[in-house]
Amino acid sequence: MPTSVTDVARHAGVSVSTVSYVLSGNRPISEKTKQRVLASIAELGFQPHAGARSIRARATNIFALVMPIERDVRADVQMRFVLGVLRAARAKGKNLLLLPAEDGMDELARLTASSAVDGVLAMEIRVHDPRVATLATLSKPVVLIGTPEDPHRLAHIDFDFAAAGALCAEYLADLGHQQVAYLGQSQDTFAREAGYAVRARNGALQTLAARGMRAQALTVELGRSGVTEALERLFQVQPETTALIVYNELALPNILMRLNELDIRVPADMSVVALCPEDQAADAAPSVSNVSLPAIELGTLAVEQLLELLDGTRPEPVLLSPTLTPRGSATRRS
Amino acid sequence: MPTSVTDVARHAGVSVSTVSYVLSGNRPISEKTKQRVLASIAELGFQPHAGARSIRARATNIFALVMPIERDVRADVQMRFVLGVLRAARAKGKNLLLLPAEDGMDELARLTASSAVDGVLAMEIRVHDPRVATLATLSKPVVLIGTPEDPHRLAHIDFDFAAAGALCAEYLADLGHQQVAYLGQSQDTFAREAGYAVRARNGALQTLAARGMRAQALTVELGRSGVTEALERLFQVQPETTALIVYNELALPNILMRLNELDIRVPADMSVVALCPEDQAADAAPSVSNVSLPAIELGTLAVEQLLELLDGTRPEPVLLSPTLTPRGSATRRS
DNA sequence: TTGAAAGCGTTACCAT
DNA sequence: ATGGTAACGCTTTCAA
Repeated sequence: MPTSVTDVARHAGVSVSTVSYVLSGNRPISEKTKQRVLASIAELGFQPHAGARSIRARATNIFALVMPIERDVRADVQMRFVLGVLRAARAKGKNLLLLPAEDGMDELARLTASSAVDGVLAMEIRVHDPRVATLATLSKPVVLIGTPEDPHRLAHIDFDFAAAGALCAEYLADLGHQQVAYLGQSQDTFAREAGYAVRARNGALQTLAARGMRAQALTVELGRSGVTEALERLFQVQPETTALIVYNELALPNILMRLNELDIRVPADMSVVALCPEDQAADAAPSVSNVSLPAIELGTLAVEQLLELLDGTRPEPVLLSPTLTPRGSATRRS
Repeated sequence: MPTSVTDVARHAGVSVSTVSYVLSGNRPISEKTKQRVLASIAELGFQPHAGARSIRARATNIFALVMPIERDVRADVQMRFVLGVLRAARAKGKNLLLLPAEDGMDELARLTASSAVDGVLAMEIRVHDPRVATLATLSKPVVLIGTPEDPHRLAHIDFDFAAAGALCAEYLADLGHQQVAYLGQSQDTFAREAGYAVRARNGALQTLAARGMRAQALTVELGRSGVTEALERLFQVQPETTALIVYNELALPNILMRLNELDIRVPADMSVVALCPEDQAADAAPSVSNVSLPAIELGTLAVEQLLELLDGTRPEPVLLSPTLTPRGSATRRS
């Protein structure tokens, strides 16, 4: 029993086309019939049927956001990306359909082919990502949040994780550190070649090598035990380590706690730089100098690119540059 | 240039109705024409237009999830609810449209009135929630995840937060504690009367009183300073406190850390019980006995209720019961 | 300034 | 077992 244009037309004593034109404004309408129609619309609580409209408009104003659900990704961080995309989409009058990637690409293919969504945003892109090839075959525009090795000509944006890793390394090099450890995400994360994990680590290691420093890269597994083990391993292979680069939002607090338990003072005995959200860095004990992840900006950017694609423009890939915020957790090596 | 039934019909040399019936299976079709049609469908990559379909079907298979974005809610925890709903919806073949509540109810009213979604799930319900009255006027079924004082006859499900608070209190009472503190969420959270915050605290305080214990309820603000201040306040007003009930996922790790800094041992000097997700409790240092929040179950339940409503049934409100998992952070008061 | 009618892509009823 | 066609709710062309 939802009301239709026909109902409104009857109620206002005009034709359906008049109602439609009042709504779209695509034709001059005399002030008094316009008012009459608007009154009827209000009285009947009429809203044009979205599906019917989408047939002619060839658009639904809905974007799909494909979100993989990985146990070892901090929900916190992932939520920021979702929020960034959601806010940006809503600001442009678009709605967001959330799709867990576990469903495979099938449902996404259905949604695009059936014109249920106008475009697709995909996050958590891997370096060698089998999904990208599939995404490239969809009948609707796609924007990747992340950079696959072969983008299949898809639009993509990213944070410059390599530069972020390098920035941390440079920062520690400038402070005179000689032996540095890179504490990254879990082995699983590297095994699936999550773009951010691989690139940040490579960026850091390359710069550390270029600056002639000794470096160890370790993975850190979930939970407190993962942290304990990682640090144990570290002090076996490189006991003289004086600085850590940490890119593992789940582990960061536990790493700091463990250092404290081991009576290793930050930054007196150990400098620490992290890749993590601002507030996590600020809230850590002690506060940690960090390169922050611009989740909101990335979301906004992704939506903008998708809109450009829908406009028929071919947007340039964008790489957001990192900035480091010193918070006193790293100090000059005396 | 998406293909339509007409294209398929032409390609297969049959009528449009035949194509439709092949798709729906609502009519016996000879095996050979069926195969021919299916071949054409596959070859053309045809998918029925979702919008057109939604006209006749009077359904889109899309649910809206309204998600308030509060600074002081742990994204982590909120994400679990979203995931719970998302998984449950997908398991039933439904898609999920994510809607930030900041947009007000207007967009939601539009989506429901325009038949863009089949139903609505609303989370983060407050005790006195002005949105509930609006939700009750929508033209599509609604399920509240949370319990307002006046549900306006809307379907609602919830975790029994009062019982959860009470369970923590009973547990500590049985261990012989006499002076207990309840460390809750931020003042803002209580100011807006978030159902979970208010009910858990009341449940705990009532039980503590009934068991003749002294109790202090404190709010804990965001960040490490919030924790420091709260504990300071606590030891001023009730220095002999021997047990804490913590319901503040953001603060829990910092509370444990602060206790450690103050040389207060858990559980020797201070017993701690928390309301928080399982893995956070397990990963804390030390592990914390907790009553866990069944986010996934709640999401599933909410989706089931919405499906029942769409079936025309009037589902019974459900309250999930709490269980406490001892992890050694609380001990008998000697 | 307005109305009638065709057409968008589906489905389902009425035919054959 | 299959085809023609009306109907869903909307927009837009064509006519007046």
